[in-house]
Amino acid sequence: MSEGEAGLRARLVAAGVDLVLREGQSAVSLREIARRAGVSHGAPRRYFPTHVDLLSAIAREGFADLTARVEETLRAAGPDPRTRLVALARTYLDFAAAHHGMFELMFRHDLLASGRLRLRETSLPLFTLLVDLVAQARQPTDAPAPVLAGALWANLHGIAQLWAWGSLPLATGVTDDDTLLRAALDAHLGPAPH
Amino acid sequence: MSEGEAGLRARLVAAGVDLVLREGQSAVSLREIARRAGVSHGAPRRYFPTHVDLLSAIAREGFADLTARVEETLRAAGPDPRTRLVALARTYLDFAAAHHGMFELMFRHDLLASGRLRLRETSLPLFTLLVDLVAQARQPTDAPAPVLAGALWANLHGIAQLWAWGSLPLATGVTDDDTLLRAALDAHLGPAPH
DNA sequence: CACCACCAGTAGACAGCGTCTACGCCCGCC
DNA sequence: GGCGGGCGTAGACGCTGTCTACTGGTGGTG
Repeated sequence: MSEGEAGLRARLVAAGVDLVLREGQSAVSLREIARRAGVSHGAPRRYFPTHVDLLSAIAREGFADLTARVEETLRAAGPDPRTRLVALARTYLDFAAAHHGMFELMFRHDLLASGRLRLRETSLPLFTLLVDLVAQARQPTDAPAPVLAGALWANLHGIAQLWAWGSLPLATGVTDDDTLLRAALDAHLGPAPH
Repeated sequence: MSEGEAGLRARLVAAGVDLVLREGQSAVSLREIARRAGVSHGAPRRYFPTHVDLLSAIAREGFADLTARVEETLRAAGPDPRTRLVALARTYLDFAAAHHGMFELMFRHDLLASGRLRLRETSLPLFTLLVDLVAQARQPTDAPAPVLAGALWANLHGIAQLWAWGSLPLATGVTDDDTLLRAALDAHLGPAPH
Protein backbone atom coordinates (compact mmCIF):
# COMPACT_ATOMS: atom_id res chain seq x y z
CA MET A 1 0.00 0.00 0.00
CA SER A 2 2.94 2.34 0.61
CA GLU A 3 4.25 4.51 -2.21
CA GLY A 4 7.00 2.01 -2.93
CA GLU A 5 4.45 -0.63 -3.88
CA ALA A 6 4.86 -0.57 -7.62
CA GLY A 7 4.54 -4.28 -8.26
CA LEU A 8 7.50 -6.56 -7.91
CA ARG A 9 7.86 -7.09 -11.60
CA ALA A 10 8.43 -3.40 -12.30
CA ARG A 11 10.61 -3.01 -9.25
CA LEU A 12 12.87 -5.82 -10.42
CA VAL A 13 13.27 -4.29 -13.83
CA ALA A 14 13.93 -0.87 -12.32
CA ALA A 15 16.53 -2.29 -9.97
CA GLY A 16 18.16 -4.08 -12.87
CA VAL A 17 18.25 -0.97 -15.02
CA ASP A 18 19.74 0.99 -12.18
CA LEU A 19 22.32 -1.69 -11.54
CA VAL A 20 23.47 -2.08 -15.12
CA LEU A 21 23.72 1.67 -15.55
CA ARG A 22 25.64 2.09 -12.34
CA GLU A 23 27.82 -0.98 -12.14
CA GLY A 24 27.89 -2.48 -15.59
CA GLN A 25 26.87 -5.72 -17.11
CA SER A 26 28.66 -8.06 -14.75
CA ALA A 27 26.70 -6.72 -11.76
CA VAL A 28 23.31 -7.70 -13.10
CA SER A 29 23.04 -11.08 -11.43
CA LEU A 30 19.64 -12.39 -10.59
CA ARG A 31 20.39 -12.54 -6.91
CA GLU A 32 21.82 -9.04 -6.72
CA ILE A 33 18.77 -7.60 -8.46
CA ALA A 34 16.53 -9.45 -6.01
CA ARG A 35 18.61 -8.09 -3.13
CA ARG A 36 18.27 -4.53 -4.38
CA ALA A 37 14.57 -4.98 -4.82
CA GLY A 38 14.41 -6.24 -1.24
CA VAL A 39 13.11 -9.71 -1.97
CA SER A 40 14.52 -13.21 -1.74
CA HIS A 41 16.50 -14.71 -4.57
CA GLY A 42 13.63 -16.95 -5.56
CA ALA A 43 11.09 -14.19 -5.94
CA PRO A 44 11.96 -13.03 -9.47
CA ARG A 45 11.17 -16.47 -10.77
CA ARG A 46 7.45 -15.85 -10.54
CA TYR A 47 7.70 -13.04 -13.11
CA PHE A 48 10.79 -14.05 -15.02
CA PRO A 49 11.18 -17.80 -15.40
CA THR A 50 14.81 -17.35 -16.25
CA HIS A 51 17.65 -14.94 -15.76
CA VAL A 52 17.71 -14.05 -19.45
CA ASP A 53 14.02 -13.21 -19.28
CA LEU A 54 14.76 -10.59 -16.67
CA LEU A 55 17.81 -9.34 -18.55
CA SER A 56 15.73 -9.08 -21.71
CA ALA A 57 13.17 -6.95 -19.91
CA ILE A 58 15.98 -4.68 -18.73
CA ALA A 59 17.42 -4.46 -22.23
CA ARG A 60 13.99 -3.60 -23.65
CA GLU A 61 13.90 -0.73 -21.19
CA GLY A 62 17.24 0.35 -22.62
CA PHE A 63 15.84 0.36 -26.15
CA ALA A 64 12.84 2.34 -25.01
CA ASP A 65 15.13 4.84 -23.33
CA LEU A 66 17.33 5.19 -26.38
CA THR A 67 14.33 5.59 -28.66
CA ALA A 68 12.89 8.25 -26.38
CA ARG A 69 16.15 10.15 -26.35
CA VAL A 70 16.39 10.04 -30.12
CA GLU A 71 12.82 11.26 -30.50
CA GLU A 72 13.49 14.03 -28.01
CA THR A 73 16.58 15.07 -29.92
CA LEU A 74 14.74 15.04 -33.22
CA ARG A 75 12.01 17.18 -31.75
CA ALA A 76 14.59 19.82 -30.94
CA ALA A 77 16.47 19.53 -34.24
CA GLY A 78 15.51 21.63 -37.23
CA PRO A 79 13.71 20.38 -40.34
CA ASP A 80 16.82 19.73 -42.42
CA PRO A 81 17.14 15.94 -42.86
CA ARG A 82 20.90 16.03 -42.78
CA THR A 83 20.96 17.97 -39.54
CA ARG A 84 18.44 15.58 -38.07
CA LEU A 85 20.58 12.63 -39.07
CA VAL A 86 23.59 14.14 -37.36
CA ALA A 87 21.49 14.63 -34.24
CA LEU A 88 20.28 11.04 -34.32
CA ALA A 89 23.77 9.72 -34.80
CA ARG A 90 25.19 11.90 -32.04
CA THR A 91 22.49 10.67 -29.64
CA TYR A 92 23.25 7.07 -30.53
CA LEU A 93 26.95 7.48 -29.87
CA ASP A 94 26.39 9.46 -26.70
CA PHE A 95 24.06 6.81 -25.38
CA ALA A 96 26.55 4.05 -26.10
CA ALA A 97 29.34 5.98 -24.41
CA ALA A 98 27.36 7.12 -21.38
CA HIS A 99 25.55 3.85 -20.74
CA HIS A 100 28.04 1.36 -21.95
CA GLY A 101 26.85 -1.44 -19.72
CA MET A 102 23.30 -1.04 -20.94
CA PHE A 103 24.44 -0.75 -24.53
CA GLU A 104 26.33 -4.02 -24.22
CA LEU A 105 23.37 -5.70 -22.60
CA MET A 106 21.02 -4.54 -25.34
CA PHE A 107 23.06 -6.25 -28.02
CA ARG A 108 23.97 -9.42 -26.18
CA HIS A 109 23.71 -12.37 -28.46
CA ASP A 110 22.28 -14.80 -25.92
CA LEU A 111 19.44 -12.41 -25.12
CA LEU A 112 18.65 -12.17 -28.78
CA ALA A 113 18.74 -15.92 -29.13
CA SER A 114 16.25 -16.29 -26.31
CA GLY A 115 13.70 -14.49 -28.44
CA ARG A 116 12.52 -12.43 -25.47
CA LEU A 117 13.99 -9.24 -26.86
CA ARG A 118 11.25 -8.77 -29.44
CA LEU A 119 13.22 -6.86 -32.03
CA ARG A 120 10.11 -5.80 -33.85
CA GLU A 121 8.96 -3.77 -30.89
CA THR A 122 12.29 -2.45 -29.70
CA SER A 123 14.94 -1.85 -32.32
CA LEU A 124 12.71 -1.69 -35.35
CA PRO A 125 10.97 1.59 -34.41
CA LEU A 126 14.36 3.17 -33.99
CA PHE A 127 15.51 1.84 -37.32
CA THR A 128 12.36 3.10 -38.99
CA LEU A 129 13.17 6.59 -37.78
CA LEU A 130 16.55 6.25 -39.43
CA VAL A 131 15.14 4.92 -42.68
CA ASP A 132 12.74 7.85 -42.93
CA LEU A 133 15.48 10.39 -42.46
CA VAL A 134 17.76 8.61 -44.89
CA ALA A 135 14.96 8.51 -47.45
CA GLN A 136 14.77 12.29 -47.26
CA ALA A 137 18.50 12.91 -47.28
CA ARG A 138 19.67 10.44 -49.87
CA GLN A 139 20.64 11.23 -53.47
CA PRO A 140 18.71 9.62 -56.30
CA THR A 141 21.73 7.57 -57.33
CA ASP A 142 22.25 6.15 -53.85
CA ALA A 143 21.28 2.67 -52.78
CA PRO A 144 17.65 2.12 -51.75
CA ALA A 145 16.82 3.81 -48.45
CA PRO A 146 16.60 0.63 -46.34
CA VAL A 147 19.95 -0.62 -47.58
CA LEU A 148 21.55 2.77 -47.16
CA ALA A 149 20.07 3.11 -43.70
CA GLY A 150 21.22 -0.38 -42.79
CA ALA A 151 24.76 0.34 -43.86
CA LEU A 152 24.71 3.65 -42.02
CA TRP A 153 23.33 2.09 -38.87
CA ALA A 154 26.03 -0.55 -39.00
CA ASN A 155 28.59 2.20 -39.36
CA LEU A 156 27.21 4.05 -36.37
CA HIS A 157 27.03 0.90 -34.33
CA GLY A 158 30.55 -0.10 -35.24
CA ILE A 159 31.88 3.31 -34.26
CA ALA A 160 30.08 3.12 -30.94
CA GLN A 161 31.40 -0.36 -30.29
CA LEU A 162 34.98 0.04 -31.41
CA TRP A 163 35.27 3.46 -29.87
CA ALA A 164 34.29 2.13 -26.49
CA TRP A 165 36.59 -0.75 -27.16
CA GLY A 166 39.43 1.73 -27.43
CA SER A 167 41.22 0.43 -30.46
CA LEU A 168 39.66 2.92 -32.81
CA PRO A 169 41.24 5.96 -31.14
CA LEU A 170 44.45 3.98 -30.80
CA ALA A 171 44.53 3.00 -34.43
CA THR A 172 43.22 6.12 -36.13
CA GLY A 173 44.91 8.63 -33.91
CA VAL A 174 41.78 10.75 -33.70
CA THR A 175 40.69 11.73 -30.25
CA ASP A 176 36.99 12.42 -30.64
CA ASP A 177 34.39 10.22 -32.21
CA ASP A 178 32.77 13.19 -33.92
CA THR A 179 35.42 13.03 -36.62
CA LEU A 180 34.44 9.47 -37.39
CA LEU A 181 30.76 10.27 -37.17
CA ARG A 182 31.13 13.02 -39.77
CA ALA A 183 33.25 10.79 -41.95
CA ALA A 184 30.59 8.11 -41.84
CA LEU A 185 27.73 10.46 -42.65
CA ASP A 186 29.70 12.12 -45.45
CA ALA A 187 30.56 8.74 -46.85
CA HIS A 188 27.03 7.40 -46.92
CA LEU A 189 25.19 10.58 -47.86
CA GLY A 190 27.76 12.49 -49.84
CA PRO A 191 29.80 15.40 -48.52
CA ALA A 192 27.90 17.70 -46.21
CA PRO A 193 26.34 20.68 -48.03
CA HIS A 194 27.07 22.90 -45.07
CA MET B 1 58.00 -37.01 -23.85
CA SER B 2 55.11 -38.42 -25.84
CA GLU B 3 53.84 -36.53 -28.87
CA GLY B 4 50.99 -35.11 -26.82
CA GLU B 5 53.44 -33.26 -24.58
CA ALA B 6 53.16 -29.79 -25.99
CA GLY B 7 53.28 -27.95 -22.71
CA LEU B 8 50.21 -27.41 -20.64
CA ARG B 9 50.01 -23.73 -21.42
CA ALA B 10 49.64 -24.34 -25.15
CA ARG B 11 47.30 -27.27 -24.60
CA LEU B 12 44.99 -25.13 -22.50
CA VAL B 13 44.83 -22.42 -25.12
CA ALA B 14 44.25 -25.00 -27.84
CA ALA B 15 41.46 -26.62 -25.86
CA GLY B 16 39.89 -23.20 -25.27
CA VAL B 17 40.06 -22.26 -28.93
CA ASP B 18 38.50 -25.55 -29.88
CA LEU B 19 35.81 -25.14 -27.28
CA VAL B 20 34.82 -21.60 -28.20
CA LEU B 21 34.75 -22.47 -31.89
CA ARG B 22 32.68 -25.56 -31.32
CA GLU B 23 30.36 -24.60 -28.47
CA GLY B 24 30.43 -20.85 -28.26
CA GLN B 25 31.39 -18.34 -25.69
CA SER B 26 29.38 -19.70 -22.80
CA ALA B 27 31.21 -23.02 -22.90
CA VAL B 28 34.64 -21.57 -22.25
CA SER B 29 34.69 -21.99 -18.50
CA LEU B 30 38.00 -22.45 -16.80
CA ARG B 31 37.05 -25.82 -15.42
CA GLU B 32 35.75 -27.14 -18.72
CA ILE B 33 38.94 -26.13 -20.48
CA ALA B 34 40.96 -27.88 -17.80
CA ARG B 35 38.78 -30.97 -18.19
CA ARG B 36 39.33 -31.04 -21.96
CA ALA B 37 43.04 -30.60 -21.45
CA GLY B 38 42.97 -33.56 -19.06
CA VAL B 39 44.18 -31.72 -15.97
CA SER B 40 42.64 -30.70 -12.69
CA HIS B 41 40.74 -27.47 -12.36
CA GLY B 42 43.55 -25.86 -10.42
CA ALA B 43 46.22 -26.54 -13.00
CA PRO B 44 45.57 -23.59 -15.33
CA ARG B 45 46.29 -21.22 -12.50
CA ARG B 46 50.02 -21.77 -12.81
CA TYR B 47 50.02 -20.33 -16.31
CA PHE B 48 46.99 -18.07 -16.21
CA PRO B 49 46.48 -16.39 -12.85
CA THR B 50 42.91 -15.62 -13.75
CA HIS B 51 40.15 -16.81 -16.02
CA VAL B 52 40.33 -13.64 -18.11
CA ASP B 53 44.04 -14.23 -18.64
CA LEU B 54 43.25 -17.55 -20.23
CA LEU B 55 40.37 -16.11 -22.24
CA SER B 56 42.62 -13.30 -23.44
CA ALA B 57 45.16 -15.82 -24.67
CA ILE B 58 42.38 -17.60 -26.57
CA ALA B 59 41.16 -14.33 -28.05
CA ARG B 60 44.68 -13.44 -29.13
CA GLU B 61 44.74 -16.74 -30.98
CA GLY B 62 41.55 -15.61 -32.69
CA PHE B 63 43.13 -12.37 -33.83
CA ALA B 64 46.15 -14.25 -35.11
CA ASP B 65 43.86 -16.59 -37.02
CA LEU B 66 41.86 -13.76 -38.53
CA THR B 67 45.01 -11.88 -39.49
CA ALA B 68 46.43 -15.00 -41.12
CA ARG B 69 43.24 -15.56 -43.08
CA VAL B 70 43.24 -11.96 -44.29
CA GLU B 71 46.87 -12.20 -45.35
CA GLU B 72 46.16 -15.46 -47.13
CA THR B 73 43.24 -13.88 -48.96
CA LEU B 74 45.27 -10.86 -49.93
CA ARG B 75 48.00 -13.10 -51.26
CA ALA B 76 45.48 -14.65 -53.62
CA ALA B 77 43.79 -11.37 -54.60
CA GLY B 78 45.03 -9.32 -57.54
CA PRO B 79 46.96 -6.08 -57.33
CA ASP B 80 43.96 -3.75 -57.58
CA PRO B 81 43.52 -2.03 -54.21
CA ARG B 82 39.77 -1.97 -54.47
CA THR B 83 39.59 -5.66 -55.20
CA ARG B 84 41.91 -6.33 -52.31
CA LEU B 85 39.72 -4.28 -50.01
CA VAL B 86 36.68 -6.29 -51.02
CA ALA B 87 38.60 -9.46 -50.30
CA LEU B 88 39.66 -8.21 -46.87
CA ALA B 89 36.15 -7.16 -46.01
CA ARG B 90 34.67 -10.43 -47.19
CA THR B 91 37.15 -12.38 -45.07
CA TYR B 92 36.30 -10.29 -42.04
CA LEU B 93 32.57 -10.87 -42.44
CA ASP B 94 33.04 -14.55 -43.17
CA PHE B 95 35.17 -14.99 -40.10
CA ALA B 96 32.62 -13.25 -37.91
CA ALA B 97 29.82 -15.39 -39.31
CA ALA B 98 31.66 -18.70 -39.23
CA HIS B 99 33.30 -18.27 -35.83
CA HIS B 100 30.77 -16.16 -34.06
CA GLY B 101 31.72 -17.35 -30.61
CA MET B 102 35.34 -16.50 -31.19
CA PHE B 103 34.43 -13.17 -32.74
CA GLU B 104 32.40 -12.26 -29.67
CA LEU B 105 35.17 -13.34 -27.37
CA MET B 106 37.73 -11.26 -29.27
CA PHE B 107 35.79 -8.08 -28.69
CA ARG B 108 34.64 -8.70 -25.15
CA HIS B 109 34.89 -5.55 -23.14
CA ASP B 110 36.06 -7.15 -19.90
CA LEU B 111 38.95 -8.82 -21.69
CA LEU B 112 39.95 -5.51 -23.14
CA ALA B 113 39.73 -3.89 -19.72
CA SER B 114 42.02 -6.53 -18.27
CA GLY B 115 44.79 -5.26 -20.51
CA ARG B 116 45.89 -8.79 -21.40
CA LEU B 117 44.63 -8.51 -24.95
CA ARG B 118 47.54 -6.33 -26.09
CA LEU B 119 45.79 -4.51 -28.88
CA ARG B 120 49.05 -3.29 -30.32
CA GLU B 121 50.12 -6.82 -31.14
CA THR B 122 46.78 -8.25 -32.17
CA SER B 123 44.32 -5.90 -33.77
CA LEU B 124 46.71 -3.19 -34.83
CA PRO B 125 48.55 -5.27 -37.47
CA LEU B 126 45.21 -6.08 -39.01
CA PHE B 127 44.20 -2.45 -38.98
CA THR B 128 47.51 -1.45 -40.53
CA LEU B 129 46.77 -3.76 -43.45
CA LEU B 130 43.49 -1.95 -43.90
CA VAL B 131 45.04 1.51 -43.68
CA ASP B 132 47.57 0.62 -46.35
CA LEU B 133 44.92 -0.57 -48.76
CA VAL B 134 42.73 2.43 -48.04
CA ALA B 135 45.66 4.74 -48.66
CA GLN B 136 45.99 3.24 -52.13
CA ALA B 137 42.31 3.22 -52.95
CA ARG B 138 41.18 6.54 -51.58
CA GLN B 139 40.49 9.66 -53.61
CA PRO B 140 42.52 12.83 -52.97
CA THR B 141 39.47 14.61 -51.58
CA ASP B 142 38.69 11.87 -49.08
CA ALA B 143 39.44 12.02 -45.39
CA PRO B 144 42.99 11.08 -44.31
CA ALA B 145 43.68 7.37 -44.72
CA PRO B 146 43.64 6.47 -40.99
CA VAL B 147 40.32 8.22 -40.45
CA LEU B 148 38.83 6.72 -43.59
CA ALA B 149 40.12 3.31 -42.64
CA GLY B 150 38.75 3.69 -39.13
CA ALA B 151 35.32 4.61 -40.38
CA LEU B 152 35.40 1.74 -42.84
CA TRP B 153 36.51 -0.75 -40.24
CA ALA B 154 33.72 0.40 -37.97
CA ASN B 155 31.30 -0.09 -40.82
CA LEU B 156 32.57 -3.58 -41.45
CA HIS B 157 32.49 -4.43 -37.79
CA GLY B 158 28.99 -3.08 -37.40
CA ILE B 159 27.75 -5.10 -40.34
CA ALA B 160 29.33 -8.24 -38.91
CA GLN B 161 27.82 -7.61 -35.51
CA LEU B 162 24.35 -6.52 -36.50
CA TRP B 163 24.10 -9.13 -39.19
CA ALA B 164 24.82 -11.89 -36.74
CA TRP B 165 22.43 -10.15 -34.41
CA GLY B 166 19.74 -10.63 -36.99
CA SER B 167 18.09 -7.27 -36.92
CA LEU B 168 19.88 -6.00 -39.97
CA PRO B 169 18.35 -8.51 -42.36
CA LEU B 170 15.04 -8.05 -40.58
CA ALA B 171 15.13 -4.29 -40.89
CA THR B 172 16.68 -3.82 -44.31
CA GLY B 173 14.97 -6.69 -46.03
CA VAL B 174 18.18 -7.74 -47.74
CA THR B 175 19.09 -11.37 -47.43
CA ASP B 176 22.83 -11.39 -47.96
CA ASP B 177 25.45 -9.28 -46.29
CA ASP B 178 27.28 -8.80 -49.56
CA THR B 179 24.80 -6.09 -50.48
CA LEU B 180 25.68 -4.18 -47.35
CA LEU B 181 29.36 -4.81 -47.79
CA ARG B 182 29.26 -3.32 -51.29
CA ALA B 183 27.18 -0.40 -50.06
CA ALA B 184 29.71 0.30 -47.34
CA LEU B 185 32.71 0.13 -49.64
CA ASP B 186 31.00 2.27 -52.26
CA ALA B 187 30.09 4.80 -49.62
CA HIS B 188 33.54 5.17 -48.19
CA LEU B 189 35.59 4.88 -51.36
CA GLY B 190 33.22 6.17 -54.01
CA PRO B 191 31.21 4.01 -56.41
CA ALA B 192 33.04 0.97 -57.64
CA PRO B 193 34.85 1.48 -60.96
CA HIS B 194 33.81 -2.11 -61.75
C1' DC C 1 75.25 -41.87 -3.37
C1' DA C 2 72.13 -39.38 -0.35
C1' DC C 3 69.75 -35.35 0.31
C1' DC C 4 67.27 -31.45 -0.53
C1' DA C 5 64.94 -27.77 -2.88
C1' DC C 6 61.93 -26.75 -6.32
C1' DC C 7 58.19 -26.87 -9.41
C1' DA C 8 54.04 -28.78 -11.86
C1' DG C 9 49.89 -30.45 -10.96
C1' DT C 10 46.27 -32.36 -7.35
C1' DA C 11 42.57 -31.93 -4.20
C1' DG C 12 39.62 -29.80 -1.18
C1' DA C 13 37.40 -25.63 0.58
C1' DC C 14 34.85 -21.36 -0.07
C1' DA C 15 31.50 -17.94 -1.66
C1' DG C 16 28.62 -16.76 -5.32
C1' DC C 17 25.74 -17.99 -9.15
C1' DG C 18 21.09 -19.80 -11.64
C1' DT C 19 17.63 -23.11 -11.10
C1' DC C 20 14.36 -26.17 -8.78
C1' DT C 21 11.15 -27.52 -5.08
C1' DA C 22 8.70 -27.65 -0.86
C1' DC C 23 6.78 -24.79 2.18
C1' DG C 24 4.09 -20.76 4.74
C1' DC C 25 1.61 -16.66 4.81
C1' DC C 26 -2.04 -13.61 3.89
C1' DC C 27 -5.91 -11.81 1.25
C1' DG C 28 -10.25 -12.14 -0.94
C1' DC C 29 -14.27 -14.86 -1.86
C1' DC C 30 -18.01 -18.00 -1.00
C1' DG D 1 -15.62 -18.49 9.29
C1' DG D 2 -13.21 -21.29 6.68
C1' DC D 3 -10.97 -22.24 2.45
C1' DG D 4 -8.23 -21.65 -1.85
C1' DG D 5 -4.78 -19.64 -4.43
C1' DG D 6 -1.27 -16.66 -5.56
C1' DC D 7 3.03 -14.35 -3.79
C1' DG D 8 7.11 -14.65 -1.73
C1' DT D 9 10.55 -17.47 1.45
C1' DA D 10 14.10 -20.74 2.28
C1' DG D 11 16.93 -24.43 1.49
C1' DA D 12 19.12 -27.64 -1.68
C1' DC D 13 21.71 -28.82 -5.93
C1' DG D 14 25.42 -28.56 -9.22
C1' DC D 15 28.20 -25.39 -11.37
C1' DT D 16 31.50 -21.55 -11.44
C1' DG D 17 36.27 -18.88 -10.27
C1' DT D 18 39.59 -18.33 -6.76
C1' DC D 19 42.56 -19.62 -2.89
C1' DT D 20 45.52 -22.75 -0.22
C1' DA D 21 47.65 -26.83 1.55
C1' DC D 22 49.65 -30.80 -0.18
C1' DT D 23 52.33 -34.35 -2.99
C1' DG D 24 55.18 -36.60 -6.22
C1' DG D 25 58.92 -36.53 -9.25
C1' DT D 26 63.25 -34.39 -11.01
C1' DG D 27 67.71 -32.09 -11.17
C1' DG D 28 71.59 -30.21 -8.78
C1' DT D 29 74.76 -30.32 -4.86
C1' DG D 30 77.41 -31.89 -0.97
